[in-house]
Amino acid sequence: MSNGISLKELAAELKLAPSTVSRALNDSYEISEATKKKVISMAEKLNYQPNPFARSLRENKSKTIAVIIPERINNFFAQVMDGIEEIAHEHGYHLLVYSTHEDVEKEKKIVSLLQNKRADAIVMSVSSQTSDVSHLVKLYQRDLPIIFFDRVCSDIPTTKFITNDYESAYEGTKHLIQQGCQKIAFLMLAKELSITKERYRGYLDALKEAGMQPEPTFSLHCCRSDEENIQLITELLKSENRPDGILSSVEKLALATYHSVKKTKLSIPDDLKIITFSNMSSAGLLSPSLSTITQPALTIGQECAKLLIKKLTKPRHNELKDQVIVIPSKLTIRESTMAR
Amino acid sequence: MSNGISLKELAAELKLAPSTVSRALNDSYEISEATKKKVISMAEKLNYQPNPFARSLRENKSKTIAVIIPERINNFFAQVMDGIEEIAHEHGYHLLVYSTHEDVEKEKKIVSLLQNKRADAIVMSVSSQTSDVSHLVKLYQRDLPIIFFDRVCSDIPTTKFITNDYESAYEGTKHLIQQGCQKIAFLMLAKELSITKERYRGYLDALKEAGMQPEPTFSLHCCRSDEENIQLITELLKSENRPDGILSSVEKLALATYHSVKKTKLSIPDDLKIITFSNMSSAGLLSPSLSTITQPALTIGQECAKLLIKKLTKPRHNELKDQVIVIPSKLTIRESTMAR
DNA sequence: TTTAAATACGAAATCGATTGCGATTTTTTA
DNA sequence: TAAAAAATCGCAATCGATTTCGTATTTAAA
Repeated sequence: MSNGISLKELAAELKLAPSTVSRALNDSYEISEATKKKVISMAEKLNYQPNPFARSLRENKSKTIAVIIPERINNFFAQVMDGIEEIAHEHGYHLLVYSTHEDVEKEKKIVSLLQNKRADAIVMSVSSQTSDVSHLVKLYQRDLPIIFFDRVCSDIPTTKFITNDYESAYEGTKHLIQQGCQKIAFLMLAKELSITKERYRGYLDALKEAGMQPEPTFSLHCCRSDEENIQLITELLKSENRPDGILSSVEKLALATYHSVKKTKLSIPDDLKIITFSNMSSAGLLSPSLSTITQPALTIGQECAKLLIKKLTKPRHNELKDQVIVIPSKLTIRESTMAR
Repeated sequence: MSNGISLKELAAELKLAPSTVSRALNDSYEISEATKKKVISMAEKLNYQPNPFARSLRENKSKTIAVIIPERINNFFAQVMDGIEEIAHEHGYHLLVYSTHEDVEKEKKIVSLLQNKRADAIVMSVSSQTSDVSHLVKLYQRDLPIIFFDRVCSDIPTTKFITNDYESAYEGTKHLIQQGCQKIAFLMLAKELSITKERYRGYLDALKEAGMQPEPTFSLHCCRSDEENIQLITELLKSENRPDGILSSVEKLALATYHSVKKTKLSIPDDLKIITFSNMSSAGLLSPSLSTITQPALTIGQECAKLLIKKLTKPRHNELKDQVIVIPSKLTIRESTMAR
């Protein structure tokens, strides 16, 4: 009894044809209620479990969605995953999860593995290294439904879910200015990333509106390595012309800044104010507590899954339109941006 | 050209039999080098991708491992996942990921979904509500290889990977005592959990060795809700006979404690010292920085995957022995346990 | 009462890759 | 040079569920 029984064996037990049993279990109108009951009862008794691969092979769909994220140890992505999973499970879908670790090569490998339709669709946020998107175009050409979120890929004509990056960055910068900051720096991952572009634009516009000049050294490009980032930020903070405010476009760079500040004689928020995009639940517990722009991660995940499943369920009526859907973030002011 | 071509179509293109093409691609000795080259070259040209479900159906294995964790927004589990994924990908395995959200009912549903061999094996950490394990026994009886980590299930005779829970809790408690704590509390999730049992034992033994009595109100059972936990801990801290030291068996309860402390007039570490099991990278950035017992999460994940893949690759030679493998944690002392 | 239609079910093809076995050709051995 | 052995490759079955088509029985209509 190690491995379950097959449909054929179940049919034999019932002295029925496999086709009949299949139809009975799938509640076909062609089968009488009497036999349906018999079949279902026997199926339960013998704990029959349909083979998912036989079904996938036959129906050419796997009831599986692949999710590709840049990293797992990240509150934002973890929350998005929870949102996706919630909706997916409601509709009987499974989740194949892949992390690129911010590495394009790894991303390419993963994408290549998915070409064989192991998953019915893909939800992804590209790595910070991704600028050439030919590997993603290939997916699109294969007719694999794909949805982007957060770090989107404007070249691929499909639906994207993002937050109001421009406005949030603009508001965050404006807040820093209102709190008295004169020299505001912008911390970013790769500048090719959609989110850094938009957030940078918001940052620049807020500066311009306040009549402030963006200094070149204040646009800091960071990388994957936490150590290097801390080093870079420390240098910036120790430089003669150091900033008195920071808008960090991602959570990890704000944390790196906290580490850097520890290495200097500066103090937050007196010498340096900082606000960051972040979904860290313990932002309020940092020293000092960290002002954040919180993205609607769970909702983003849910919406991605909802749209995708609609598309998978009714392929004709629901195409993935080339559009960007924006779900706004929430500003939470804490100690790190307090005016003295 | 929307969907890829099949083996049969590829064979037709080459004017060969499907069997020959299959063997050529699988590097069979029965095929000449000349045709192998032709086949491989044509396969690349037409971008042939074998159908994974046809293969799974035939070979009765999916090259997929299911991972079940209690929650995703948790540094420990995220790191374990990274470890599992690293090894799994090295061997061409995919990961189906499920989160139970600490809910047994959800856990049962997920486990039930996996009975049909959608995954070749399972790596899991049980939910804090799990006490009855009949749903897991069923998996075992179905011959589905399963490995537990961290929150293990001693009733199931298979391999388990844990950290040295007893010793770490013992050392952590001893450290608190050395720092001058007289009344030490223990924060736990469900008491049925393997990790709380072991960590509690370590806590008790350290107390006993120091000649201290464990007070009943100092063993605090917490739950899933952060709000309720903060409430519970706040009450404890406001009680007449309040503790001056805390050993937290999981990260989230330490964070809840920080929140609770904010609601009282107490201060860490002067009035209350705290150390916790945690894999939070920003533990050093909290106010005050948090002393931690860091589990070897990545290694645990890697070892789980390694063992499982060995078992899947050589089913005869590698049974999953009923044993517990211990990988030690690391104590990191920070401000939260400093003596005045 | 005869015929048409509805009901209930079975036989066999199908999805795509793998593999045991047989057939043919080439090479080796006696 | 004939027989044995090796090298190559094709045919067809197989994995398990679904579905098209067909058939037998029952019911309704004429």
